[in-house]
Amino acid sequence: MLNPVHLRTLVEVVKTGSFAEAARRLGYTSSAVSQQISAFERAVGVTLFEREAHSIRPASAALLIADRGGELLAAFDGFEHEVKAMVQGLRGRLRIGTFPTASSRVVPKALAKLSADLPDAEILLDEAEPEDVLPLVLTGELDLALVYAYDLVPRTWPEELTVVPLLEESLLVMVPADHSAAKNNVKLEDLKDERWIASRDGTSGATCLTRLCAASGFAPRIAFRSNDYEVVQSLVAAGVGVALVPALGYKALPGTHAMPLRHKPLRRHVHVVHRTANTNPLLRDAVNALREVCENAVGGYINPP
Amino acid sequence: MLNPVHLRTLVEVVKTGSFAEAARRLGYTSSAVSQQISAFERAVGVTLFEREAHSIRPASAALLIADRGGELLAAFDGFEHEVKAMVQGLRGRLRIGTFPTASSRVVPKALAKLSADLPDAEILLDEAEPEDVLPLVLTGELDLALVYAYDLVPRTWPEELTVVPLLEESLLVMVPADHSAAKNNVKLEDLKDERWIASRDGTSGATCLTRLCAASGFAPRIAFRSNDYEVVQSLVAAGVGVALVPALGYKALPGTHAMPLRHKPLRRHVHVVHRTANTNPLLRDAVNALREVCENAVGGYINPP
DNA sequence: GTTGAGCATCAGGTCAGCTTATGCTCGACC
DNA sequence: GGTCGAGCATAAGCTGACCTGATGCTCAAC
Repeated sequence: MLNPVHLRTLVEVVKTGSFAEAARRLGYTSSAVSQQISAFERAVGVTLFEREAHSIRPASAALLIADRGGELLAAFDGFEHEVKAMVQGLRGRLRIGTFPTASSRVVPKALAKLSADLPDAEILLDEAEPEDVLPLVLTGELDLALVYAYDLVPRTWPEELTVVPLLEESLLVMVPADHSAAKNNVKLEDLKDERWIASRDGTSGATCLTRLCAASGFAPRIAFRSNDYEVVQSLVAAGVGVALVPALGYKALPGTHAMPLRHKPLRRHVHVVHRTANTNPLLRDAVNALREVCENAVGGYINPP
Repeated sequence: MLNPVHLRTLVEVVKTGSFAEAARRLGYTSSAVSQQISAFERAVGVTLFEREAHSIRPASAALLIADRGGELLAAFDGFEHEVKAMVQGLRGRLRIGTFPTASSRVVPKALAKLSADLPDAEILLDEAEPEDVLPLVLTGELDLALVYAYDLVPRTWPEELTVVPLLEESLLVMVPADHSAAKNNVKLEDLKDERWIASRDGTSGATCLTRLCAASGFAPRIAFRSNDYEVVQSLVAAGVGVALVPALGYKALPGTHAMPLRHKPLRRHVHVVHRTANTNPLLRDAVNALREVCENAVGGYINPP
């Protein structure tokens, strides 16, 4: 194999027209350059520079070699930069914020995929409600967050964020299995006297429930609040009350019955958000992994069971 | 710079899926391959293969690097072959300088032959008078030049040049067809009152005319100057004056009459010159082609028509 | 349990290639 | 025309990269 180091020196010699100058630019002594060029000439079997006491004259072969060789070396340099960039992408750190429901269903699969592809990437996961997580994305403490938004409680996104829709999910009404409303064409008004198990106050899940009931002419009696849908469903199973549960959180606990609302097909949307200006190279991969996992969930829809 | 030898080994390892097999194919010991891969990993700062006792598993980074790297190495191999071919003289670049008359008569045939023999050679042609072309040969900007010299205006060649005679040509006197001197035994004195069309001032063609006329006891009245003998002859045909034209430039335009000088058979010599030290392998082929073409012109003589 | 294949690691030797020193040539400049 | 400096070549010596060979580990196959 032609020695690429020698080739680089040759290109520099042709460019500068002098062994000494090439040596200065490349950090060699002129002796080294002289030896390298001699070695290269020996390798190709042709005199590439005619030497005079004070100067050299490149033969046409040298010009041709320098020409093509220069391109090649540039390509090689480019490759090296690519590799460097890639390595930085592979070993970077990505901080993800996510709401609890997503972290048990969507996120694990996506992270598994991500860390299989990028075994050296460091991925940190924080769990919190969108209201808490978004400020962290804005301040840069998180690179990326999964957030949800209810149809009835639309969010406004700060302009500096990129928002990528991941999936839509139905909202299910859950009642105890022995409840009289455990049939599929339930109307919300039928449940106006029930006690409700809702999300924590201030979450958009709770707001959604309030607005929904308001539209049907009543205010729900909130018996208990939890942001953990497993807890919510256990309470339903225990007969404490009824609840509105997004499909992602649905667990099919014995003693519960889930059904869509008859006349108001309600939806919750899940998005990934990140600052548009964030240049973390892992970002793209993470978003792609999330989208891929979610698309496998029936084209981005999670439907009632 | 990433070590290309290591890169080649990496590509082979990815291809074969094994250090040991790559080592066998590349003529190394497996120890060497192991060390090379370790060094490469150290260089890029990432683990490229997960090691198990009996096997390796390439990380995705290794696959990416091997992919692009393979292309690069292939390009480099291609380059090496190009260089080899060029060195053998199949390829390469030859820069030729020639005076206008030669470039329309002698050179095309020789170049046709040359490029038939060496279809990949790149041949560059520059047209200029010997006075301009010789310095370019000396500085190495041209590999080879065709020059002419008049008997009456001999040239001295710099010592570092090799000069190969190509052909000799007669000088013809051209007069308008209806001129009283349009007979074959004209003497120069008969034309001393004519107006002359000469080559540009400073060319040896012009000097030759001056000296020739001086030998016959007069100074020519120069009506017009051009280095393009086609233009010169058109002017003669138009009755502007008479001219001295080398046989190579003779065009037999209607309205002109050409004849040799009766008592002074004048000649112009055409040579190829190149620096003796020039090692361009195409040089020899080019000179041979030129000689061959010129010898076919009646043993190196171009005679009056 | 034994064997063999694959990989890592260590020690040792070789060689490419660098620097340093020296010499030559030639242009520039007094 | 002598001196000086810059550019190139060459010799000598040293260093570091890298290969081989030896050794050891692990695991699969028999």
